[in-house]
Amino acid sequence: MYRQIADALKAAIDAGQYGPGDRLPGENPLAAEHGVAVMTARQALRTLAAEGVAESRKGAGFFVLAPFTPIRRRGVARLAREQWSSGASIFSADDSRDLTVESRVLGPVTPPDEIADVLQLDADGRAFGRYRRHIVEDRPVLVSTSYLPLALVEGTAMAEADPGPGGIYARLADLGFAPARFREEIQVRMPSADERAALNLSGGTPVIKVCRTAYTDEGRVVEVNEMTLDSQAYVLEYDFDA
Amino acid sequence: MYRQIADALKAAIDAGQYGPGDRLPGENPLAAEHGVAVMTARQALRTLAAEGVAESRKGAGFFVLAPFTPIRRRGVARLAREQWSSGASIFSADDSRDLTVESRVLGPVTPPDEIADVLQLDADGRAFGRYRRHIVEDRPVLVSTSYLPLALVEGTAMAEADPGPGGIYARLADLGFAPARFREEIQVRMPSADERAALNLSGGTPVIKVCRTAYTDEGRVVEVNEMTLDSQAYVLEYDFDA
DNA sequence: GAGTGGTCTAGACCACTCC
DNA sequence: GAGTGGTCTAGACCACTCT
Repeated sequence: MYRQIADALKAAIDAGQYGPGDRLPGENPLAAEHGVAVMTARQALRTLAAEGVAESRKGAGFFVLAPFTPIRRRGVARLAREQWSSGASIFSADDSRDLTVESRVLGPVTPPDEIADVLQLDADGRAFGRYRRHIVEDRPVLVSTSYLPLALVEGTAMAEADPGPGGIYARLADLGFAPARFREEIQVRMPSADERAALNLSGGTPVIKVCRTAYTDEGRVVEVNEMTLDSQAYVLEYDFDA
Repeated sequence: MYRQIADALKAAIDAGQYGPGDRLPGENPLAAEHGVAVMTARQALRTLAAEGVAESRKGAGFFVLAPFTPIRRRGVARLAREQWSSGASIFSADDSRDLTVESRVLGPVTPPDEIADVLQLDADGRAFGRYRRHIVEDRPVLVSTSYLPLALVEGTAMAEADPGPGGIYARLADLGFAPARFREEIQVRMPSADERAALNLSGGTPVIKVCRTAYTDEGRVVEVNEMTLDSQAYVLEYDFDA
């Protein structure tokens, strides 16, 4: 029964009867219209939210979500040496759409244990942190925290709000610590409450966790970047040779 | 209120009071114990299922799920030429655990449009299909459908149930169509009903869709493999140079 | 046959949003 | 102030599982 109502609403949306941002009928009208209990109408609306078709706003109603063309994130090409050594940002390889990056310097922080291990931190266990938030078409699509060895960063442009053309990797290269190899680890799960808030996620949208480690030629770890992506907003692409 | 009950159950599970496979208290006992309505106790159990802590079995109850160490899928290394040219299976690079692969030859099939485009199929739009299902510790973790150009496959070992040591890629190499480059595209979403059944997924577990395209040196597409992964069962790893 | 989860009914209160 | 979703109550029937 609730599936029928949900499907009927979905069909109406696909038919253009409700456009992006439009409010769907509330529980009471829906229940009356279909001759069911309010709780049943609720479940239909909730189902649409879980499927990512609509979102609920407390005290306001259920609203049709705008379709979003996923960002194609070219995992290998975006991190090629030519990309950052030419002064371009990494993200500019991803998508032709405008991207806003909010960047906030955290300064010395204590990273999670797994990351502290990879970074080979000394006794005090602190690293230089930077928080970023990517926004495309007014939609937050990624948040990340980047960790670098404190000793490498202090007193350099990397500690500035804007590290300059080519970003952190170009600055590392200036100091003789150019990243030569990367490892990206991808995991998927449902978001925590914090992540749901930071990415403005609604309903049953999973997040993609990407953890990137940057190594120099000699195998020294110079950065660990832990990213949280809105899974609906991204297609990850990796190109490589056999 | 339902959060409190859910958290209490979660704590009891973490404390070892309920082990993997154990049945949790039903709605009625739970409601009585906490002095709430049955519907509220239900919501608590449902929350645990959505979080992937427990699963519901119709007519039987809610059961604690076994923790599962994710498979580390080494995206680049597993597809290296040395891997398949040495006669090893691709999967053997992933994990030390035993992996069962069910393989079923589908024969000539009509692939989805996107895949037909990539494969550059001729007028009839048919390709050689093979279905696979990966099982680790009795748990299905991946299903896939692989498509190859019909002309390349017919009358060769690739059309057999067992294509021999090194698998399809080794056979393609025998014929002078060795894969030289790969592209993997990753997307994440909630599973369809079919996918939920095939992977025995419970509650709010997302799936990872990996679509791999294999190219020869000359850029000819020789395989498209569309995979569906249980997101809780995998960590995807990609290593590459700057 | 007893117990279970899946679904449905018919109410209710609250905090919140919008007008 | 009216309407909304979030949550809760107190019942009910059904198909299913397990013993």
